[in-house]
Amino acid sequence: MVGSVWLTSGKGRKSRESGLDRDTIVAAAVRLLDAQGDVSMRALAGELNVTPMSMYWYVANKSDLLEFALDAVAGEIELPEADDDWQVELRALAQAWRRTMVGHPWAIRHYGDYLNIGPKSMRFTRHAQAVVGRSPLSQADQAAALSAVFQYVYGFAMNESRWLEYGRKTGRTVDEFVDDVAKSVAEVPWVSVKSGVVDQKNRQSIAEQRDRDFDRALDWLLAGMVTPSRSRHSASDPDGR
Amino acid sequence: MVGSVWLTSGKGRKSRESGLDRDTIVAAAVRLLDAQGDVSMRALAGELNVTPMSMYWYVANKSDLLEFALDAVAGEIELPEADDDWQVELRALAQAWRRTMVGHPWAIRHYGDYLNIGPKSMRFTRHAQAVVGRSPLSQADQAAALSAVFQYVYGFAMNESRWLEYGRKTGRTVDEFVDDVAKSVAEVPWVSVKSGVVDQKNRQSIAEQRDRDFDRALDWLLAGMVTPSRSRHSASDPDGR
DNA sequence: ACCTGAACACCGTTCAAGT
DNA sequence: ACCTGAACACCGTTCAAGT
Repeated sequence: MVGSVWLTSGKGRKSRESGLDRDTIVAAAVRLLDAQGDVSMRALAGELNVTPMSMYWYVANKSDLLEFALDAVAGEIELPEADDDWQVELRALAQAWRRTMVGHPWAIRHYGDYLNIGPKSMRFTRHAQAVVGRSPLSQADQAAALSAVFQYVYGFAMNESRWLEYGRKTGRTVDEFVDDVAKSVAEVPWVSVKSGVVDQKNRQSIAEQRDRDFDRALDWLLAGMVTPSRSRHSASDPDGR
Repeated sequence: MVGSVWLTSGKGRKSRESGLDRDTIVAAAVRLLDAQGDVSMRALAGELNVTPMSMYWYVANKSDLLEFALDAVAGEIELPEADDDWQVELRALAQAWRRTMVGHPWAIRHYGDYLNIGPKSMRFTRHAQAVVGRSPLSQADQAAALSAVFQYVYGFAMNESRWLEYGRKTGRTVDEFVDDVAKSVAEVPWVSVKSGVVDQKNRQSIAEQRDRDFDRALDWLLAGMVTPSRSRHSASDPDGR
């Protein structure tokens, strides 16, 4: 946990004989993870028609493989085009990150296990830093703002990903599941929409509701950053630079 | 994933012969998890001087055991005393949750796997709902506010827990680790304090810095909730009740 | 009602050997 | 330089059997 291939790096070479190389292995891993939510080295080898141990020529171990897979996914994040309002651009960036993570629900489960310093991950991070870099915040506050936003986004996306994986595995919709649970427990605290409270006729799709919830809390956070604070933690750093 | 013992519930009974019962097993599991970050059924049985399979009389499987362990941890959360300002109380509640989670870094890794509807978890949730219930927000906004806050707290605590577990496992401090990585990569995006930027003489303890970061973003979020919004997502629900 | 031992079907990975 | 097969040290869990 929290080691990194990228610190030691290594073999990106191509095999002449078989079709095997690191990118192929990583791509197959992503495919299996998307489909099953999980990979075993043995299953992956089966998918590639090779021996499990042959892959160990290209990756040191399973942990490394997952780190490569995560960086591959990071490469899918669409960087939004520049906007004069840094908050607008930051919001778009957060949305893009969420979109990608939710597209590979397994990714966020492993996200915290690594430093995420692969080339694709760094491309994203650098872009994000550039966006807050254009804000009027002090340099210390820029880092804090970025952390805050992505901690929220991370929490939201983790939640969302779990539901999606659950749905994929059981073939049931979230609605059905919530109704089921509501039969057993009086309160259902972990969904903002309480069962029965929303009337059926203008019920929105769960996905739309989630989008709105996501954006709204993000707006709260962004608004709070630029609001003169009434509490003991000021938004401007005393020794900010 | 996302099933729940609490929906089917069951055996809370006590064995007369041996000292074994569910609470003992769960308590031992928590102890091992705290110490190692992980449990195996076999190791747990060893700890209790019983056969692995004997525990299956009290828990259906490992997943159930973890769900019980999580609820036990939820029981440790200190509910703050009432405060006239609902935001002050909500902040205290978030801090208490974080404190407990960080005290058992493994807990948050498993948190999303369950519905968290055990008795101790529900006690916390109900308290939290009561706190936002005293806010001037519409009922729909109350739920959204609660979700937003705890999504942020979850993201923060997850991050923090990883570092703590990493520290425990390697016996190195976060400072040392950051310095090491900084030698290999130019940028260290996932810490707000860039290595070298903070001068040594008024360097705060990392823990204090984390506390401040946590509180500050929480304040931003809370401030944003009660700020008239300038964006397309209004803070008051059109059909709020 | 409670506990056991043997066995099954998995894992990731080491290691020595092949080409 | 690349790939293999056998083996090791683990898992969680089933199942039939004991008391």
